[in-house]
Amino acid sequence: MKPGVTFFQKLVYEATRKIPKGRVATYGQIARFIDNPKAARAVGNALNRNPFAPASTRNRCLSNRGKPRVPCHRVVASDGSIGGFASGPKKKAALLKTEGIKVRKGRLVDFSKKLLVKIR
DNA sequence: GTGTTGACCACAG
DNA sequence: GCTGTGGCCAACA
Repeated sequence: MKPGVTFFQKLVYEATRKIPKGRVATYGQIARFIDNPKAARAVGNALNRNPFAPASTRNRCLSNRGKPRVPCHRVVASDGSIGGFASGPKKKAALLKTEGIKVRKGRLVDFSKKLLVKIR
């Protein structure tokens, strides 16, 4: 694995990359997927610290070419709120809109329907 | 090795 | 609906 990127982070990125377009998943679901159901917070922490930036650049979730590597914007909080985003929640909302997901008052419209895996 | 921090989650009121 | 509280985990100083 790449220097500066921990194993845990790698797991998070791998899981996040599997989220299909037009769908979203919660931090908790990601945590479950990597077999650490309680590590939802750590998941967000991992994404914030190093959203898969190439060693030579400080790219966040988007590459310098505009191609999303890890679709961080598809990862939201369990209640459908945007949660956080390194480049700003506003940016995140815009990206989601691009994928056909509307954002209303900082929360996803039809959140439960767009959700990759149903909660509870 | 210890304590702080955070893009969280679940529950109670 | 919103707010507060307690708890989880990993990264970092």
